[in-house]
Amino acid sequence: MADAVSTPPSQVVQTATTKVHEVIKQRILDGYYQAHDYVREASIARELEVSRTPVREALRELVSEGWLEAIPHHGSRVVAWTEKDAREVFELRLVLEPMAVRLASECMSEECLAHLEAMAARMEQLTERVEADPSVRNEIASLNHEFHRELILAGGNQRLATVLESVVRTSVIRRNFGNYDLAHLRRSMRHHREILEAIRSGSPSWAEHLMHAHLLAAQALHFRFPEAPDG
Amino acid sequence: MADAVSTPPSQVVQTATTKVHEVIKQRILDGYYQAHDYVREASIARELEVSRTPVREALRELVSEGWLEAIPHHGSRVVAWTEKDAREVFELRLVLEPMAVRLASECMSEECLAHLEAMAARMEQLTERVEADPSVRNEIASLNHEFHRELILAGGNQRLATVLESVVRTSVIRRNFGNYDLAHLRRSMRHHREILEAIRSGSPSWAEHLMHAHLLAAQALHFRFPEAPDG
DNA sequence: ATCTTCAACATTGCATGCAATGTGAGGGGC
DNA sequence: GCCCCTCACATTGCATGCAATGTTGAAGAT
Repeated sequence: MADAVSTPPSQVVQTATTKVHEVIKQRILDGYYQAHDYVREASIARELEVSRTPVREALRELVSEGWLEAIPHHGSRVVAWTEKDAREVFELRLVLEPMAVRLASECMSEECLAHLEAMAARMEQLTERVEADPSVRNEIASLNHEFHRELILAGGNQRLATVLESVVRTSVIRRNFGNYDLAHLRRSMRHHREILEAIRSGSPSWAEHLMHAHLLAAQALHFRFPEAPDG
Repeated sequence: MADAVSTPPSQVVQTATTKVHEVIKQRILDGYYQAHDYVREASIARELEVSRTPVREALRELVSEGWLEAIPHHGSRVVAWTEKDAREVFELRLVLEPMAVRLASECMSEECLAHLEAMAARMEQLTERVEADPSVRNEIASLNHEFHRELILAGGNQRLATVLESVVRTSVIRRNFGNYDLAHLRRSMRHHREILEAIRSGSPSWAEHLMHAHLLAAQALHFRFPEAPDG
């Protein structure tokens, strides 16, 4: 039997393993490592000037999280991404995000709602500058991701947030609105506004179905322009 | 950049790490390790006669999978299980399993459906023997788990199956019907039958809502008798 | 020329030792 | 008596070397 000490839970410490973990994950997101590239323990260890041990542990974690796939005695490689994967993720988001919004609208605090409205306002401002300065698309995409994320967390179901994070993150490599024209962007912003209005008016069902529609709209654009993701 | 070799994917190999992984997971399920027990690298290593290295890797994986929580420089312990966790899991199942059944009923093969019907029939037979021999409850629970599992897999959404597996498995430690009386058991069996009938008749919506109701019934029993889980 | 065999190489899997960090107990000061 | 400081111990974090396994390519036989 193991010893049962009752000590406080985790902290935020930077170890070699976490460092390697972050670096590899970022490289996958950046596209530096591409699908089916093998991530070799020795080369990473040399490069980051650590031993193979923390590299191995980081790789194990990345495999468990779905970034890499391990082939025993052969190595770990970046998972490939197929059309089927994209559809699976959309199917899941289509069910989970509306659920999250429903939960959020049942327990939303004024403070959190105000913050979401501020983010929505900021995105709207940026949207009107897209034609003059296309680079703001990245900023909008980042805010959009944060908006959805905060909405999901507001629901209070920690597992739901974790699941959505793990499902979405490995899918959407490039979070931008590259294939949204101005009309589509404005529509997306209106959706955000209306979702918040539904929450403020205390209608979980309204908010839930708006999010569903919001995602379907994004999905329609995605499968017309296979490069553009994210609602 | 990494090398991009195109070799066949994973296999099934038994390494020391996988062995340690299985043992610890089983011990958690068996209740040998209890909530907040620390799982020490050295003691496990001694016990299983391996070095600390594979133990450490197994622990990392178990942390990623949600069985343990790691406290840097202090150790990994079995996660505690609260009432809130149980409610979160139920909320998720309530959304995900009906979705899975809907998908399944849209692409169900005759072979798979026949197998499910056979399992349902077997469970019904066992149900009628419960009063004479209470030990068959375990067998029913096992079959029930397999039934749900197969139904989920039939939907064809691999991610959904993975998510449900990871969400459900860490929650339901004891998969039994300990608090179901005969009437509840029979009702549960009727639910299974009716879900299969809905699928056979080609009505995804019918099947979906039946599963929803099936889970709500289980949930009602669970929160009345906090020890009994699993629909 | 083609297929088979086998040996050298590359890579991961595992063991062990040491370093870093956290914890707790005991002693000294107030 | 209470608090703080320090040091010893327990535990994890990391580095390194060797073993096991998989792969590749060349030599030899047919």
